[in-house]
Amino acid sequence: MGLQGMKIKKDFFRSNTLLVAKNLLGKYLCRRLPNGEIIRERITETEAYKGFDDKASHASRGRTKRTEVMFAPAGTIYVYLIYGMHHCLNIVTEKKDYPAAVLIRGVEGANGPGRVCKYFNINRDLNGKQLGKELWIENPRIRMVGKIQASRRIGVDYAGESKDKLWRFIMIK
DNA sequence: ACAAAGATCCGT
DNA sequence: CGGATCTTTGTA
Repeated sequence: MGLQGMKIKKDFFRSNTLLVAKNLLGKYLCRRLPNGEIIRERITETEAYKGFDDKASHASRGRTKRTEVMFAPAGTIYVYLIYGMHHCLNIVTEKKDYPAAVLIRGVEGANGPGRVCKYFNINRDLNGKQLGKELWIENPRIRMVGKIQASRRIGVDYAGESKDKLWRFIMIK
């Protein structure tokens, strides 16, 4: 019995956000579309948003109606609308009441967080739900041995001393 | 109540 | 490089 089809469990997301962001690379983002069809693509790019002091994180100014979901238990889905047009998909990490999440910035065939959500038909209806039936992560059948490149996060130049953290991870083939 | 800015993308 | 487009947040 191979690993394909094995959904990743919540424990995977409960650990350190940087580890989760790196370890998500090469795994499959899986979606059951409204018409029942299932689509899968390998995750190629992620970003970590972690802690109370991360000025780039939406949660850096505490709990609000919008950021409350970042304080939820690991494995919760955080989707928000950006620039009035594009959706961004995050998976909440670490323990409850600690604000952290991983932004899915790219999969094979869709580069950029907005394009990922468009490709997977993801919108705010999934916000606050758990990974499971509609959206989940699977292990790849064959383990990837690619390299991981760390770099600065995109679009967070406003974030003071947090802007230069190397919390963006890209899988190099 | 209002204004400003945003974890982006597309076309020029 | 600017425009689209609307929600969230801070400020009054």
